[in-house]
Amino acid sequence: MTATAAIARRSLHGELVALIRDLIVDGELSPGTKIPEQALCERFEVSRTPLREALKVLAAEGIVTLHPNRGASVSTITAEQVAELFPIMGALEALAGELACARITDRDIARIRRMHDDMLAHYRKGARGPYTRLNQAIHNALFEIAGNGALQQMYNSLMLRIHAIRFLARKSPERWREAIDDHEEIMTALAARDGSRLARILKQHLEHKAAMVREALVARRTQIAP
Amino acid sequence: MTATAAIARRSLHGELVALIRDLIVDGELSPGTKIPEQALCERFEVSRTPLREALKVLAAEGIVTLHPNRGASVSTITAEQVAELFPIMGALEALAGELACARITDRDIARIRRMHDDMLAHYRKGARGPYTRLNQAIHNALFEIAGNGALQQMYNSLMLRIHAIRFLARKSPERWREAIDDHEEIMTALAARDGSRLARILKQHLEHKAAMVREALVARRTQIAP
DNA sequence: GTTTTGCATTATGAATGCAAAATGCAAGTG
DNA sequence: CACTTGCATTTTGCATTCATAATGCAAAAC
Repeated sequence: MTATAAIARRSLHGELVALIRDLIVDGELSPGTKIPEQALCERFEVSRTPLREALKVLAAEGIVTLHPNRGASVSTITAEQVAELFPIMGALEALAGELACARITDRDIARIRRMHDDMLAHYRKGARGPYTRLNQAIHNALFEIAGNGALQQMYNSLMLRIHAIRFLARKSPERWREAIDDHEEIMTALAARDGSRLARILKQHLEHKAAMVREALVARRTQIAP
Repeated sequence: MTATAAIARRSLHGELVALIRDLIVDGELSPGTKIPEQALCERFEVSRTPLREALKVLAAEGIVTLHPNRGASVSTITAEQVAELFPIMGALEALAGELACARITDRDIARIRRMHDDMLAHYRKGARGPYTRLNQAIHNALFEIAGNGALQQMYNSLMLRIHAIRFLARKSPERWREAIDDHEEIMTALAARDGSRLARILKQHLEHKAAMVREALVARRTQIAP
C-alpha cells in the first residue's frame, strides 16, 4: 500500500479551541466577557490544563486576550484596529479575486451568479439576514476557487477578529446600494476573468465596508455619549 | 495622576514563546528537528506545563508542528507552501508600500535612500550577508513607515514561517541583478510617492523572489536525487 | 459619609503525579 | 536473512495539587 490515510488524531486542547471559538462566533461569549476557567472546565468537563492551553492558542489567534494573573476575556476591537484590519482584508480579497480569475471554471461562474441573483432578491426584499449569509458565501467561494489554503486561513482568522463589529453592521440604504453596485461589478469582472480589475473592485469594496463600519462606530459613539 | 505606566506583567509561557522562537530563528533548532519537552524543560529550568503552553502558541503561529501523542517539531516548509505564501507576502508588501507612500516624509526617503545606496555598494562587492541585512532593513522600514501594526505583525509572522528557506537563498547572478533593478524602481516610486506604482513593483519583486526560491528548490531536489 | 486598610476568599500560574500511547530493541518466526 | 511480535522504556496528555497574586468585604480612620 502506498498511502494510508492518517487516522484522525484528537487532542483535548484542540477540541476546546474549536469549541470555545464557536462559542465566541455564535455570540454566546460576547466581546469583553471575562472567561472564568473554572466555569468552562465544568461546562466541558475537562480539567484546567487543556483549557488553559486552548486559551493560549486563542490568544495567539487574537480572539481572546490574556490579562496575566487576571484571567482571560473575549477580545474587543477598537476603531483603530478596524482601521488597520480592513485594508489588510482588502489586500487579501484582492489577491483571492485575482487568483480566482485565473482558475475559475464556467461552472463556478454559473454557481456564483446564482448566489449573486439570490442575494439580489433578498436585497430587494430587504432581508438582511439571508442577504448577509449569501454575501459571505460568495466571498468564501472566491477564496475556495482561488485555491490558496494559507490565504483562506488568514482571511478567516481576520474575519474572526473583526467579528466583534458584526452587531453594529447596520448599513445605511446608500451604503447597502453601494455594496450591491460593487457586487454587480464583481460579477462582471469575474465573468470576464479580468483578474486585475476584480482585484481593484474588491479592494474598493472593502474600503466601502470599512467606511460603513466607521460610520456605524461614530453613530454608536454619539449615541452612547449624548 | 492621570496615567500610571502599567507594570510589566510577566508570564513564564510568554517568555518561553519568545525564547523558543529565537532558538528557531537563530537556527539552533532547524526545521524538522524534534522538540523533546523534557530536554527544553531542563535547559530553561521550567516545568512542562508552561513549556507545553508555549509550544501550543508557537504551533498556532505555524512555526512549530504538533504531532498528537508524538511530540512537537520545528515546522518544515514544502514547495507548495512557499508557492502559497509568497503571493500573500506580495499582497501585504504591496499594501505596505501604498500606505508608506501616503505617509512618508522627506527625511524617511533620505534614510531609505542611504540604506539603498549602502546595499548597492555591498552588491558590487558581492557581499551577500550585509546585502541581505540591508535588504531586509529596507523592507522593514517600509512597513514601519506604513504605520499599520497589524500588517507588520502578519508580515513578520509570514517571514518566520518561510524562514526555513533561508539557507537555500542562493540567488543566481541574473536573479540578483533582477532584485537590484527592482529595488531601483522601488526607490524611484517611493521618492515620487507613487503608491500604486510602488505596490505593483513590490508585488512583482515578490514574484521574482518566489521564482528564485522555486529555482533553488528545484536545484536542490535534483541535487539530492541524482 | 467617604476613604483606606487588613484579612478572608477566590482565581490564576506553575509543578507534580499518573495513565495511556508511542518508541526501541530483542527474540522469535517464516 | 528479512520481517514480525512482545515487552521494557520513554514520552506525551491530562488531572491534581501547591503557591501566589487578585478580589471582595468589613472594620477602622479621617
